[in-house]
Amino acid sequence: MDYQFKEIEQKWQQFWAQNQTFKAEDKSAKPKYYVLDMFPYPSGAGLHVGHPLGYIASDIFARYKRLKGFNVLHPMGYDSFGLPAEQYAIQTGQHPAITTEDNIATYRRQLDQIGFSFDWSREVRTSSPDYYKWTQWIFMQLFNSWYDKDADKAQSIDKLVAHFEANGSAGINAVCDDEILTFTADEWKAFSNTQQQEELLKYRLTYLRESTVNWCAALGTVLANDEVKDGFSERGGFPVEQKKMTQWSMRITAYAERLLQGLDTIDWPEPLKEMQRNWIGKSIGASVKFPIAAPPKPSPEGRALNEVSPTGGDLEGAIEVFTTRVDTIFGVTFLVIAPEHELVASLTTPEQKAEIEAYIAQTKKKSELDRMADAKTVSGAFTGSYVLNPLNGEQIPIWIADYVLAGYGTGAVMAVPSGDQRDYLFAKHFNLPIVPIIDIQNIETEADPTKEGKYINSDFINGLTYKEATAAVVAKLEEIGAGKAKVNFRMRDAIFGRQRYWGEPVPVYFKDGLPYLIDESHLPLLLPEIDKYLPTETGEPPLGRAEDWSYRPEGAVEAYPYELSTMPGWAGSSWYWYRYMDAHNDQEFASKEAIEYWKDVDLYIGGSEHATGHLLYSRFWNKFLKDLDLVVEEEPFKKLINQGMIQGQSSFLFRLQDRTDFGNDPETVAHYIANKVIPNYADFKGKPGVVFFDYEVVKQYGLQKNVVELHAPIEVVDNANLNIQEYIEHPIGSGYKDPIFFGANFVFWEGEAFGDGIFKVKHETEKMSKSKWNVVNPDDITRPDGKVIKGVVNLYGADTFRMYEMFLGPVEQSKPWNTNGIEGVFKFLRKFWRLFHNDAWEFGVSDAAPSKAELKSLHKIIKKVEEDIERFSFNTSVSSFMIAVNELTDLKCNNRAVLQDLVIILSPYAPHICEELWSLLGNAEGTLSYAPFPKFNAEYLVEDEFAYPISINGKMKMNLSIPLSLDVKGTEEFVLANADVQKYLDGKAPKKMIVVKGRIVNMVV
RNA sequence: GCUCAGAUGGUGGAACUGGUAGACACGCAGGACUUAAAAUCCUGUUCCCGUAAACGGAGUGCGGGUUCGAUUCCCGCUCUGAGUACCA
Repeated sequence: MDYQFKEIEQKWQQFWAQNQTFKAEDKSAKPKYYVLDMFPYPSGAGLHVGHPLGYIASDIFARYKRLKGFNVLHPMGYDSFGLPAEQYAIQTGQHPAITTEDNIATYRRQLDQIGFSFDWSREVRTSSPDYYKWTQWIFMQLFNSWYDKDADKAQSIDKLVAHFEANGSAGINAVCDDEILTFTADEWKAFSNTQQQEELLKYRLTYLRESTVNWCAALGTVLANDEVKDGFSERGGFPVEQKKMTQWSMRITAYAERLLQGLDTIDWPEPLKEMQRNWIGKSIGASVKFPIAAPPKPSPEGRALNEVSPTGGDLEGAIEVFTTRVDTIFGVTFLVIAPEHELVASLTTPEQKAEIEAYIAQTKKKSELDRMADAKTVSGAFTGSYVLNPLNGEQIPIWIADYVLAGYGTGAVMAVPSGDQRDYLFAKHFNLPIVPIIDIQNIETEADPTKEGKYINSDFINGLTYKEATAAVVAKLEEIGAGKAKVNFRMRDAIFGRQRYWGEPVPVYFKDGLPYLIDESHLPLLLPEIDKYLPTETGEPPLGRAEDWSYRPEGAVEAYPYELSTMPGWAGSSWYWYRYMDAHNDQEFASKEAIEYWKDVDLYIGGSEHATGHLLYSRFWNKFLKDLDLVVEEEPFKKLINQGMIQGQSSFLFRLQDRTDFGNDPETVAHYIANKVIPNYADFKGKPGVVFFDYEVVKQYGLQKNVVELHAPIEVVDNANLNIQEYIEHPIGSGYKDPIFFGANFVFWEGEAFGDGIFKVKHETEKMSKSKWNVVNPDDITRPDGKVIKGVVNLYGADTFRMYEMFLGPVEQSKPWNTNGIEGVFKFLRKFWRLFHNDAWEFGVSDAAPSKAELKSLHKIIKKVEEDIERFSFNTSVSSFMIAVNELTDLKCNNRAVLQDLVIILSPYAPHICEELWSLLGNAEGTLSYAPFPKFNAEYLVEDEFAYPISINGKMKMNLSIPLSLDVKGTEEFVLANADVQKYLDGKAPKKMIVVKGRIVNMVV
């Protein structure tokens, strides 16, 4: 029979499922190997062709490890809480649990089609109560813990309470809030319970903190950063404002140092580790307080000394800065604070008020991108006030500038123009003094950040070296209470709350405004049913709609309200790899025995976009669980491989930036265009609406700065043309339906279309993602107009799809999706199938002894595939398989011994066809997955001759077969004796001769 | 701006430790089989000159360098992609 992939693949997928072929053993004499994939969010768009890239790679590796005799754990599950299901629920009223269930069914069907060797008996879903019970349980452990810096680990909060009772706050060295109280044991005991709880909250590893969110009043909801475009919601184009909110936070900063150190112990791609290092952002330096000089001097000129003594300044009202170069403190000639700094208003003198306000207004308009592009132009404004250098009382002017960010450190910088190029340019531009502070410093044309040489103009550190000076300055600052050595981390505590419905409820209730945990026996705290998935009228999160959403603690008369926010997406994924070890345990998140056996993940494959999110949070929770002796390893993922992204083709259309008042300014370009392209523009004048332009118009009128780029879904775009009717019927476009949809080349007004309707989108290659609306699925899709587009799995089968995704290139490399070469992979599998069949497609193999040439081909591929898999170079082994099959076809090989080994080697890549051939060869069904991987024998590859490339001056001229038995000398003689070589040499002896045995011969003439 | 990664035929890519650049595929061109098409098979395919072929020259983003020999190592530059919180 010809190669019938459909029947074969269906047959074996059923067989594997029925026989639980890939179920991992919990107790085994075999060594364990844990291969993990980043589990997907089951989005409504289905599994796209990018997802399987990593899954195929890990599946090949898992199957290979089974053949190599390991007990392999290779599970899969779903990160099933998340925004899209909720968004869909808001639009349709459909419960997210139902949508999620449907989506999971789709994903499962799609995953099964590709023939993965997952152990489905261990499937997890983060949105299932059996699972999120334990997410809530871990949250409770975090709530009940504090970070003890002396022990360098998390400790039980009971221990802290015991300490407070015995010794008060003295002797506690903890990671905690800034404003903690100092108290004695008696004072502690005298606190009310509420006061005690309030104080403890400042130490807990999860705690309440105020933070800002993107609030969109028109949509009545909080938006994620990527749902906001230039201050407006992407969906609908409504204004978005920043709103303060009290939220749960995780004290991940307590683990900053350990998260940093741990990177040196794990086998991860270096760029990924670098990203985490940068995110953690450790810098060693000092914090320095610059006292604010009492009466501001009218003129900023000169370096006059204030009458106030160095230590006499008001340190309470000081500006604190962090610096990594405290040794340069005598070179400070001005201070720069962020325009958003809280002291700006009070520091601004009446004379400077206008200038400062103008500058702040100018800064607010700038987007972050503009600020970056402007890095070369210096800007800033003088507040009119001064601080004093705490070491010599020198007066230092305070400036504001947008290159200082309020969010980082203290939002203030001490400027040393002689040592820092940015400060240097600033000083030059505003004519501020530049003072050299090191004898060898050259500051003629630019700043010199050297640490070599001796200090000058620097008071008591004159003549010292960098190391001595730093120590001396820090000592002095500490002595006068104006500063101290400090390690600064860039990383902030992670926000752990969402004003959403579809997430884990936080197992907390509030009494007297303070949070308390519910009793552990009441876990899981189930997500309540609500009528609508929107916030309440008063702006409370959706859970505020739930009836009786309150908790009555044991013995209490009154019921108290539950927390209304839910946990963020990363909660469930921060520990899921442990649940796979013991997925059905209802007593613990995983049993001690299971964790002892499986320990950690040996190989983790996933995208680098999770570098600073999931991968950092997971390491944090793992370290916390380790501190509590709940798990055994400090790091959860020993080896990690980044799969590259399969990119998609995105389409864009352009919306005029301002939604409501385009009709009010007749001078704007947009107005002009609208007038030109919309024939009856006067009718629309003054009405609220949205103006869209197509790419041609944007280019033609140079509107790039006036418009916002928006994604158009791939299914409503044909070539580069947007189908406008489909777009406004599409969920993403529905926000524009009412009341008017304007286009550059057409108008939609009161449901009617005007104009020719041609709307060109702009194409770009981008990450494939639902939010970019450019998703391509592996299976069939039905377009809105009913047309069915056949997917690759349907057309060529899973084995071809698996091999093709690998054949595209190195796994870690990103590439846009196309099916240009898939034909070749399919032909290869058919050719492979034919090795086992005669011209009439009848199965038949010979039992004769294999020839030398056949064995050579076989052992070449055994060696190559082993090497390739071990270094995750899957694309090159696909090529090698093609070469092997081409060779064996040329040899007319149908030898059982050779072909059976080849079946085993190929099976991790193309498991279905190999299972079929394996059973046709007479083996027991299903035994292929655990067959022994063929042993490589180097003897079959031994050659006695090698065709040396003969080069002259490094240029290859000819090939010459030379016996490998000859030594270097003998090879030289052999070459020189050759008549063709002599022709090239023109009878002369070469000046020099290089012979690398088995490689090359090169002659210099 | 900063950090990281990358740049090889018409296309995806190979060349693993400095040793025959372009493996393996796609595409394209020509041919065989066929009434025809599909499928399959065969041949060719980096560019330039010549052109029947042998042969010659150039060539791994650009400019230098080290070396008998560089896609690979070093210096400088250009461009592309990813991340980003001007990290003080």
